[in-house]
Amino acid sequence: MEDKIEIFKALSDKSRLLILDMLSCGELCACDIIKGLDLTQPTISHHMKILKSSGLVNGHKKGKWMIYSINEEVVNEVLDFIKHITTYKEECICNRVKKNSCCDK
Amino acid sequence: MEDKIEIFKALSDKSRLLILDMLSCGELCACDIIKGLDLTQPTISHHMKILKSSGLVNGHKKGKWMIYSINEEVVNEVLDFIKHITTYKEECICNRVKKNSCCDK
DNA sequence: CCATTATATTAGTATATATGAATATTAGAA
DNA sequence: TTCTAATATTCATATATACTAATATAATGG
Repeated sequence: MEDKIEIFKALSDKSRLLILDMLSCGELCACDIIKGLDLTQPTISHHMKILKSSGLVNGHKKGKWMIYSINEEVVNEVLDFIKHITTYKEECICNRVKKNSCCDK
Repeated sequence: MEDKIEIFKALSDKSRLLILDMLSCGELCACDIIKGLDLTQPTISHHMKILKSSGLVNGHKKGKWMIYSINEEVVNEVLDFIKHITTYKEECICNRVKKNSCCDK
């Protein structure tokens, strides 16, 4: 669950959502990402670090450039996680708390 | 997009994810949610406010109880949003920045 | 009305995060 | 090696957030 929290934190920022949107068409180098956003290079670097450490984005060096791309596997994991915590399942904390409820709803 | 950021912020907390998980089996009153988590009542109230203002959770009064439930429509909107920003689409910022790229990837 | 129960708000504190300026590192080119 | 370009890190600051204690509000029952 902690890894999902890190992903949601990564998604909780407009600049990072724009970066993901830019990467949706394919890999980009950091310099191209900088061109698409009105932020300084250190700030973009900071955002890329957060996106990478969350797992949402892959990065590899190619010469002096850093090439970034979306990690679709992790994206699918997030989608599955959201579906899982929001839909009915037999084993859940709620079964415990519903017994001896203070109200009958 | 700002509304989605608010949703991701709401999802970026372990207590709130547990609350969503609890609500996945159906509506609960605040008192039952308190029983399921090791937090004080004001803290739970704070989390419910964030979940409600993000839209992920509905709340209505029934007598002296507050009954909370998941807003499935909003959950589906988040799922669609994540899919949208992470998958290929014709119109995107990336098309602009890819022209005159500083590197050939 | 008064007492009790359920929930919300306020105030204060501690921690986290976004940002840019300055600087460091890394890699290719001259 | 020296210069330049691309990216990362450090440092400082401003804003946001999680939490609790204390208090306030709301609803029901006596």
